[in-house]
Amino acid sequence: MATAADRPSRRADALSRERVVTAAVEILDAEGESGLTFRTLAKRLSTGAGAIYWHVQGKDELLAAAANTVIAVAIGGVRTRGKPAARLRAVALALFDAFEAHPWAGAQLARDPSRLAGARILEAVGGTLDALAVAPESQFAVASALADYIAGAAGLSAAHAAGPPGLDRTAFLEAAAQRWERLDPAEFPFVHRILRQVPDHDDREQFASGIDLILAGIEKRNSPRISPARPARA
Amino acid sequence: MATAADRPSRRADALSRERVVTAAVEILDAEGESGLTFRTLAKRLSTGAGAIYWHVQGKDELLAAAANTVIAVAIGGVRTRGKPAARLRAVALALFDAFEAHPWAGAQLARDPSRLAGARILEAVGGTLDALAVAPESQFAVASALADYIAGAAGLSAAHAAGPPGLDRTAFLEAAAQRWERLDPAEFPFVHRILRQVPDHDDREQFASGIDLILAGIEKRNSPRISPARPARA
DNA sequence: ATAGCTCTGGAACATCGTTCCAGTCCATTG
DNA sequence: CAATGGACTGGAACGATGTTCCAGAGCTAT
Repeated sequence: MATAADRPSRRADALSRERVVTAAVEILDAEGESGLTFRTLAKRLSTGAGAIYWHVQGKDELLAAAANTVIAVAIGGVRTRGKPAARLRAVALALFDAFEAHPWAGAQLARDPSRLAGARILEAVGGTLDALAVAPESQFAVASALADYIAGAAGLSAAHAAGPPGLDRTAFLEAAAQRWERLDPAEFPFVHRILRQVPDHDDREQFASGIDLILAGIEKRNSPRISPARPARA
Repeated sequence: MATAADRPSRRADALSRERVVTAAVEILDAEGESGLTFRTLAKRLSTGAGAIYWHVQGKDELLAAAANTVIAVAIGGVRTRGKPAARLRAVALALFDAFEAHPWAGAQLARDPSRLAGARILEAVGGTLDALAVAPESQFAVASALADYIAGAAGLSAAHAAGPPGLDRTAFLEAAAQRWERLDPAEFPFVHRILRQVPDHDDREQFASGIDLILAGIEKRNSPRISPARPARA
């Protein structure tokens, strides 16, 4: 029942759940999702597969723990000072940067039944809503919308980085644009229209503008009665 | 080089890429993502694995094609009449319903390097932006925000349905709430605060309210100069 | 010293995606 | 009509993976 850390540990380099997860994150970052194997992990930790299973239930739990770790680190590094809107932006951008540094984590979001990582995102964005004057009964819906948006950006950008990482960024964007270029213009007129903006657009900036869009929606909902005919204050 | 459909086909029940993908969708819906195997697929089609590889490159392409199919069907069924905002809502809800009916497709969004399914979503939401009076230079950003939101909702709700489907809905929601109940209240105060709203909330309605939030942001951006101190018209 | 745990390492197993190939079917050619 | 060749099929076989199993090592408490 008890796992590690009950006792002082037997060797200096003793295995622990934390060391296993850390090694998994390192492999995922270096080799991509397909590079993480119980054999490669065992070799890196100089042990066997059975030893790993003592600290971790299985691969699903290992992936969930790895994603949870990088997300917790990203959120933990956010400054909690500044204006409410700036705080929300900082949280969102920290998550964006984390998912860009660890693309496998974005794909993992859609596969974690425990939803611990999802809860962290919800908590991080939800914690800023009081300061943004969002009514308590709306906070669940607004926080979910923000979390969904962030998770979606993470997931779709994870699709970019399939296979081993390290691909050149501009080269990749060109490849993506070429793939969409081949789509039938009659069936995908909008995609073709925006295609010329793809190569030189800034993912991060565009992501931030999406947050601003939702923020604008929040503000509008907060003061829905402002109309040109009847200004406040009177 | 040429695949099927070059010739009349040799048997009445001849294999084809379409039949393979259709069978894959049926298995995915019935057994979940782990139920789709080249062996189960071959058995269902009364053939061998090699025959399937003649029509499909591999499992990745098969999953991408399956997701692309259900998304295309969902978007194709949307009525294109009505007010602009209602059209966008209809597109979004059609996608939401599709991802709820085929949870594996939501998880697939984050793993498809071709991004065909992602292009379909972008096209569907982008096609409504002209009518919503979104400036052409903003349409790429706004469409991406909407696509990210929809994909995120799809992905996070896909995490619900891990394993074989058919689970009772209320039973599942209770289980999810219980899992979050165990989180440390000091670390997850917001999650605990909204926990009581989880059991009897409507996923679909909450998703739609997120679309409305983004719509409100679009409207506000369309008329940004309305302020209490300086009403328009003068 | 002995017993009984926590924890380790690696062999072994079932299953998966994929490759390979002998063979079947059919339209075309001579 | 016989022969040829490409389209397509079915299943055996291969390598890799997640997981299980177990014999034993190390350490603590009796």
